[in-house]
This record gives sequence, C-alpha cells and structure tokens, in this order.
Amino acid sequence: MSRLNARVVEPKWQKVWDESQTFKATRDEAKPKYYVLEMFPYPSGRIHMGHVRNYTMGDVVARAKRAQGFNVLHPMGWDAFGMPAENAAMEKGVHPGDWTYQNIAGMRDQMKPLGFSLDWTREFATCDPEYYGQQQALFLDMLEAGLVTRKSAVVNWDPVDMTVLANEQVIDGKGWRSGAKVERRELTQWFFKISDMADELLEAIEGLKDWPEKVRLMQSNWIGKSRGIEIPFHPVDGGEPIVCYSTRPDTMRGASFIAISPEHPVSRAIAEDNPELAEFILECRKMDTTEAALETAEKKGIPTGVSVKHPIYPDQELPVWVGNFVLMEYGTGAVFGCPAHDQRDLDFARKYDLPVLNAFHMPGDDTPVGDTALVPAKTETVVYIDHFAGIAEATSQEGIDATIDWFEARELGTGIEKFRLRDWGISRQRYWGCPIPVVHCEKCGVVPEKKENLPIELPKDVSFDRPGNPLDRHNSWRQVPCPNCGNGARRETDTMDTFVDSSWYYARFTAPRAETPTEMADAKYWMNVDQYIGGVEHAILHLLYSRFFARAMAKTGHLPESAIEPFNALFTQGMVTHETYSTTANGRPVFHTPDDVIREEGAARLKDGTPVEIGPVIKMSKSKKNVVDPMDIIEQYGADTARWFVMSDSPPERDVEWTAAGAEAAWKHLQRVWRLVAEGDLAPGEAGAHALVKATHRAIHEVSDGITQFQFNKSVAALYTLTNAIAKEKGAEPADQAARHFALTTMAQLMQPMTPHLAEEMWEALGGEGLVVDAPWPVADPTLLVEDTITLPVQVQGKRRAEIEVAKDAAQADIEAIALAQEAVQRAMDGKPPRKVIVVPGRIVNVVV
RNA sequence: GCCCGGGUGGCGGAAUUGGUAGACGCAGCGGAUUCAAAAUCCGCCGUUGGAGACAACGUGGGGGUUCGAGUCCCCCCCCGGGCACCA
Repeated sequence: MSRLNARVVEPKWQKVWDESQTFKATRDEAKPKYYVLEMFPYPSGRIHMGHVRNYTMGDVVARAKRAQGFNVLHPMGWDAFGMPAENAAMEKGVHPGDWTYQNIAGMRDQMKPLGFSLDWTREFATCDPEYYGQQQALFLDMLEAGLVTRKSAVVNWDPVDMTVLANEQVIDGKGWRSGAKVERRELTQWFFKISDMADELLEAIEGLKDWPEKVRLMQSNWIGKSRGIEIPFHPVDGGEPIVCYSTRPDTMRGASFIAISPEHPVSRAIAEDNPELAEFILECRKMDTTEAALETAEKKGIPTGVSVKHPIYPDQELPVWVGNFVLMEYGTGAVFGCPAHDQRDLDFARKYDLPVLNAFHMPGDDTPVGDTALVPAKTETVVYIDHFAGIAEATSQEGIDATIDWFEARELGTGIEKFRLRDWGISRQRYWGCPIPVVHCEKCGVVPEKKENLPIELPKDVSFDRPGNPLDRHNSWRQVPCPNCGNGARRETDTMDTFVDSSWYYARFTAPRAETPTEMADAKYWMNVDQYIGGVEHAILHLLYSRFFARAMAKTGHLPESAIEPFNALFTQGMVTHETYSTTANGRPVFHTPDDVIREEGAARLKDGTPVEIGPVIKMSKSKKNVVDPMDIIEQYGADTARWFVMSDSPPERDVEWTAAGAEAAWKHLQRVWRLVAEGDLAPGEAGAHALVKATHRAIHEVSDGITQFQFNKSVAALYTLTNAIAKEKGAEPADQAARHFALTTMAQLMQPMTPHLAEEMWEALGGEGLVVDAPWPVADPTLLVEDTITLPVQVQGKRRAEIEVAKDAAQADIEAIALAQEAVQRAMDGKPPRKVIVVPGRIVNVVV
C-alpha cells in the first residue's frame, strides 16, 4: 500500500519553493496586487495552535489569490517588545534582548516546516533598532504635527516594590510579587491625541464594509459618541459652580444629589479640612485602575457637607457627595444623581437614604419607582411629570432634546457632544520597549531628539535584580547633552506602549529596509492590506490604534491619503481554547501545561500523582499555561495534516477546543487521497459530461466559495465529498479513467492552498506541468453545475409528508398536481380539500387544509 | 457593572439567510478481508414507540409572528471575548 512520508516529501517541496523564490514579493505595477496579513506573533518561545490556525488561514487566502493571478504580498515578523522578556530577565537572569532573539529563532524554525507561502526576505522584529528607530522618527513627526501631548494619568502603583504595575500584574487589587495593596498614582505621561480624531474614526467605520459587523459595533461603542449637556450647579454658600455632564437631562426633576469623583478638584479642596473625606479619598485610591474593578466595586460615597442649588427649582438644595463610582476621565468628573431613572443612583440613594422622585412614568402606569429604576429606551414614549420645559407625552429622545434647548435658551447649560474614547497613553516605565526620543533640559524643558541621532538605542548593560525601570538607574545612558542648548540634560526613560509597535508594522512590510519609516512608491503600490486576519481579542484596541496611526502617518507624509483605513477586509478568527489545570500553593493557583498533566475520565493529576483541578475551557494563554504544542503533531504526521486539521470542522470565526482526536483522522484522509492517485486506475483523456466530472465542477464551485467566504470548513467538507465520489467511481472505461484523472488533478489544485506539499506530490504523479503552486485556479463550468430534475419536499400544514421529483423548469400548476397526487399527502390531508397550495419554486411545496 | 459574540445528535459542525434540521468528519455498532491483528473496504447511526410501514418529539428555556422558525420579535438562563499598562 502506498504511503506518503511527510518527513521526506515536505522538506523536498519547501526546498523547491525556496530555491525558485516562489513567494518573494516584488513590486510590479503591471500586475494587480493582493496583500494578505496575519497579526504577527509575540515571540513567546514556541508557536501554539492559535498561530497554526491563524497563519494557515492566511496562507490559504494567499495561495488561492496567487493561483488567481494576483501579485501577492504575504510577510511575517515579530511583535517583539513587551513584559514577558523582562519577566524572563528577572526570573532567569537572561537579557531581554537575548531571550527575545532566541525565541524568534526558535519560532522561525518551527514555522518554516509548516510550508507557509511567506516572503521571509521582509522579516523584521519590532525590537530591531532599524525598526524602532523609524518608529522614533514617526514619533518626532507626530510631535511636530501636534498629535502628541503630555499630561497626567493614573497608574497602578505597588507601594512595596515602588514600581508601576500593568493591569495584568494586579491580582485581586494586590501586586503580583509583593502582594501589597495596589494604589492609584498620578504620573505625567506621553499621549497620542487619538480623541481629536474620535469623530473621524467613528464616521469612517461606516466605510469598512468588509469588516465583521460585531467589530464595527464594538469600535463604535468604544468611541462612544453621546450628546448631552453640561450644567453648572451653584453652591448655596457661593463659590465656583460644579459642572455636571448628563446624557439624560430630561430626568432633572428627579435629581436628588450630586456625585463627584474622588479625584475631582472640589473633592480635594474640601478634603483639606475634612479628615473623614480625606480618608475616604485615600481609600478610593487603594483600587486598581481598571474600569471593570471600578464598576463592579461596591458603590460607596461620603457627603461633603456642601450643597448646591437646583438650577430649575432654586428653593431645592442638592447635597454634594463624593462617590467612588464617578470617573474623572469621562465627562466632567461630576454627575447629578437621579435615582428614579438610573439603577446605580437608585442603589446609592437607597443605601444612603436619599430621596427618590420620578421625572416621568410610563403611559398608563404612574406607580412611583421602587427598587428597580425606570430606564426606558430613548425611542420609548413616556409621560413627563410637570416638566419645566412644558413637555408632556413624548419619547425620551424628544424629552432630552427639548430639555437641552430649554437650558441653552436660558444659558443654564451647554449642549455638548462627548466621546467615551480617551487619549492614548503610551508612556511605560519599562526597559524592553521603544525609547521615547526626547530629552528633559532644565533650561529648555522637553526637547525632541534630533533625527540624525536616531535610533536612540536601548543600552545593553542593564540589570533586573531590582524592581523598577533599569533605564532610570542607568546614569551614563540617561545623561545626554540637550539637543537644543548643549547643556547637560536627562534622557526620557519611559518607553512606548507595545501597541505603538504593532500600529504601523503593516506599512513597514511594504518597504522593510527603507531608511525612512516607509517608501512612498512601495506604500502606494502595496497598501492597503487587502485581507487582515487575527484574533477577536484585538477587535478594539489594536485595530483602533492602527486606524489612528495610518491617519497620523498620512498627515506626516508617510502613507498616501488612500491608506488612512489600512485594512480593507478584516477577518477575526476564533480562539483556540483548552481546559486549564491548576494546583494551589500558598492560597494562590499554580497553573500547569497539558503536557505535565495526565488526563483521566472526569479527573486529572500531575505525573507525580498530585490531583489537579480542571478549570474552564478558555483561550490558550501563557499565563494559564493551557497551551498545546503543534510541533508534536507536525513531527508525528507532518505539516499538511496539521494544516488540514485546523481548517476542518470548526468554522474559522468560532472558538475551537483543541482535542487530539482529529489529527489521526486528518492524516488518514490525506493518505487516502494519496492512494487514489498512486493506486488509481487513471489515464488522462476525454471524459465528457461524466458524473464524476460534474461532481468535480461542483467541488470547484464549493471549495472556491468556501475560501472567498472564509468558510474553510465547508471547503474541506466539499473535498471530502469529492474524495468519496472518486473512490466510488470504479468504472474501467477510458472515460472513467479520464474522469478520475481529471478529478484528482483538479483536487490537487483545490487542495494546494491547504495541503501544499501533498498537492505538489499529486500534481507531479499525475503529470501536471511545472508546480501546482504556479497552476492557475480551476474555474467551474456553470453548465455542469445544474441538474435537469430537482427534488422538492411536500409539506402538509408545515410538516414534511413526501418528496417529489420534477423537471427543474416545471410549471407551478404541474408541481401542485403532482404534489397533491402523492399518497402520503392525501393521507395527511385526511379527506379535506386544500385551502391553499404554496409552491416556492425550487424550494418547497406546502399544502394548507 | 458596561459593550460584543455564542448555545443544533455521544462529539466538531452543516442548513442555499424564513423553505426537507443533522451535509461532511470523529466516535460507536454490524459486516468483508486476515491464521490473527493493524491498515483498508462496505453498511448502519437524533430521541421515543413500532418487526415494519410509519408516528410523535426534537436546534439552551419560556412566550409570540407566519402556510412554514435553528433562522424574525419579546423575556430569561448559561458560556466566551473586551473594558484602555497582557499581547
């Protein structure tokens, strides 16, 4: 029996593609281009199934487009800055750079045997000085263009380690190493002014027709445009008014208190001679910086003793509270509380015994609010109670608009559009990132570096034996002459958020060795990315930052205006998930990789017998260690099997739970296909409209459809169906032999994107010309796709009772007559006359009695 | 808490977008081949009742619209992603 040995065959074809530089992309204005990009990996050390899934999808698209005559750009690189390298430095004493480049080398070695159609000549890592130096140049241009600012922002502060923590390093409000309660601390930081572009970024979402609707929605909601009003509330005892922002000013009648953020200037001012409040503010600071923590924490408040006048009913006074749930970052950091129409305000009011007063009720139901706030949709009609602007029954939206107009007319408030989107803080107090190219001079202030001094390289000689940023204590690196006056000055020691690195790499791939960030001719030819593929977890931040960056690069002359939306089509693949395994040490969970765990029916244990707790099935991640190594499968079965397996079964956009079971099956199938070629009774020749030829054309149609629609699992199913059809065709006539030869030759072409090595081997054995990778994509003959007769189901009262076979162009009346004549139909009609017969052409017949 | 998804046989999933629910694959069962096994090939395979023809039920739960609902509408439950310093 013929077997295909992947260990021999796969390296052989990879060498052939390599030597003929098959996948090297060269700018050629005469050919239509197609740019396929998968989100580049973080060099964690080993590739995982998520990578294999992601890059196989991209490869299928790239190879199919190539076969369809496009000049394809399909590059690969490394998102190489980030925390894990510093963690490795602290844990193992290795230099972050050495650790990173070793990981890159290892992962490249793991990726190459997968046979991806990548142009490796364009490879780079974001931690290469040639890359981040250009990023520093971009920063300087953006600074000059007014797209960068400096302001204060809160960070997680570990008071024991005296260091800034990432959100991931805060566990249950405590520092991951010290265990100390984390505090919020303000630092002056660098920001990209993305909020200036909020409206533009929002409007342009409409044009992203080939993005998933869910991503467009998530981005829209994230930017969060809202129309509301800013209303000053004047303190009873005089002084500066407290300005509140509200998107529901129509509820003003029900206002019963003012809540301000602990960070609000008024809070701070009052706290100076109110020790109780000062303590409360300190307590509020002992919380991490995430919005989720803030929103889910118990709502607490404390009265300030100050009261303000209700702007409409001056005889009413509203107490001012400091509330831990009010965000300083959004709106004005102050809100008026209307318990009747906001659940959070209602809970707060019940807790602190504040009045609850309806501003409106639903038509026909004027019961006052109890424990559930009355929050109608803006399109719902409500009945306003004694509304100052004279509105009676109206939708909430009409109520809001009328209220804003009324306030503006009396100069009591200002209608205003606000965005939820905040500026992008990029300062990181860490070593392993792109240095921000500015210098702090006592005389000149903040001075940009001169471009000729770029790249500002990270110093090699650093130590990680203490917490904190090693750049801060590296005196010889820090001390530089001021680029402006030449006096002694201090280099900025903050590095850039790693999201900056990944916000423009797609542009750099168009000219990866250029002495400027991009090369306009290359950018014009290759941009935009025609198909971008990556995980849903990047649906908001990475994609939004990239969209901002492309705009910024166009403004600073690094991208053509046509590339301000860098990704024409986006596909978000589902994640590869796996069970998690943990044991407990010192009250904290310790996670274990599936490799170290012996899985039994309903239980699991370590190799030494320690019982292991089986956790939820979640995305594979380094921190939870629920990662499966694809190299095992590649070594056992070969790359084609791994590729075939990840494309089968699960729809690409959905999560897939990794199980070992399918790999064997995939391997068996590929061997079966090979046997059909090696042991088949085949001969090229004339097959005519043979049934197998028709089946082949159907497969061409379905496989092509599946690929263009990103339903690779359906393409795989169609290829299984074709395989079965070939195996079943046992005829010995020349036409049968020719039909099988045609079917298998076509199958080699259709399988080439998914299992390229097997496809080359098939193509060669079948006598194909040249390489299958260079063969044009087969096109289905539409005349061979249609059948002469069709099978229609016949329903009675919506239940299927029979099937009829009719000519594909049969008249409705004939179909009706045939359907009614069916014995099973008559039986189901139970002697009653048909009231109505519904014939949906080509679909169904339904008899109503 | 807020925003966005998802839920279909024992399992992964398909269903031409309102028209035969379960394509295709895995697992399982039965058979062929074999001294035997592996491999391979053929057949069966939603649940319940029935020898069978067939019937009833069936797409997370409850209600609704429709000749007809996995698909549309309302309410609820569960799981996952994101929440601005993980990448």
